[in-house]
Amino acid sequence: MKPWQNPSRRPESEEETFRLLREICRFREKLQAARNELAREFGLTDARWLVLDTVEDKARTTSSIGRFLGLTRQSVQRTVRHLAGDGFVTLGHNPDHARARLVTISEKGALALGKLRKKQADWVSGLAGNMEPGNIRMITGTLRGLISRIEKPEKKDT
Amino acid sequence: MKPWQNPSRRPESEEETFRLLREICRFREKLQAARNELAREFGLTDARWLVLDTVEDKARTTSSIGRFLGLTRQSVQRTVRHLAGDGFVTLGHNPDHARARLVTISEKGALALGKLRKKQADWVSGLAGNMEPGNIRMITGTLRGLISRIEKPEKKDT
DNA sequence: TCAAGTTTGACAGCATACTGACAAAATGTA
DNA sequence: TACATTTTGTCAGTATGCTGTCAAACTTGA
Repeated sequence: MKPWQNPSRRPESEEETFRLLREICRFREKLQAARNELAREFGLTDARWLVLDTVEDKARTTSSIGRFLGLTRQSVQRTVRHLAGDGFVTLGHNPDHARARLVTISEKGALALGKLRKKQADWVSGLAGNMEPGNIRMITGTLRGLISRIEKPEKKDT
Repeated sequence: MKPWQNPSRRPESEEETFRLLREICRFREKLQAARNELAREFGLTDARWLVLDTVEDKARTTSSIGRFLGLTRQSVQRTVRHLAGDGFVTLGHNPDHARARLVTISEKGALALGKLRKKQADWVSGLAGNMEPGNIRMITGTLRGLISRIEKPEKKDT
């Protein structure tokens, strides 16, 4: 029996929730693979693309990027090192903090990001297809509700 | 601008799809963290739990587990080594293949799995809460449709 | 039967997430 | 001002996914 399957007689909604969890796991994997594939021709990966995208509008410190993306600053740090090593970003001086350098997008980074964004937009439009915006919005809202329950187990009836 | 945001004027459904993708990523992260937390007291992790669960009903080879879970056999191999090292599974002789040993759940593994399953069932029932089974089923179906489009970009109108 | 192709396990390396620990820098407070 | 706390960068180690490669074992077909 799989972890998303119903181990015993339970409310139907619970069994359906197991199935949904499985589907979300599969979705995430496919999405990451697809984004890696989209980014490959520019010498980027899913994670690096995400970081690059985060510093496009304004330069940020590693910690700030981490907070924004919901990652640890240590994880972001390595990604930033890679991006800097490949010339997609530069590490500028931060007047507010001697050690916390500002990650700034470079011309090369901005160029790649622009092309990549167009490419992703086309890709997403293929996904969106003929789906109802309202339907997608409803699903998004439901997932948000489930996430908040995962994070705060005590609030089961929010 | 974030990767899930709409970079330009696009059909509304596309923008909503961006938002959904972001939510799914967040969901997956939280789910994995929650399952790791659930499994910790038994000395297991999300990935090891998944593999253990896969071999509960019948012994399988590493490759077979990988195919079942949608992972590479190399990834599963390391997980199986960990499980075997901790005594959750044993590696038995396979009459059909001299090298491909059968991963068999041990008594210790079965015991931990049983308790873990109960624990997860309670956890999921908290998540399921007062949601409509039909609603969850619809969402699951929609995600499946999106996954199949991700996997087969040529079929945009299926 | 025997050669060619496929499957499998195993090893190595990469990417990316996490945690823990330490020191430097910034901030808050008595 | 001076000390305590928080934030930050950095290094180290762990977990888990991937790909590539090789040889052994199995399968298939002439």
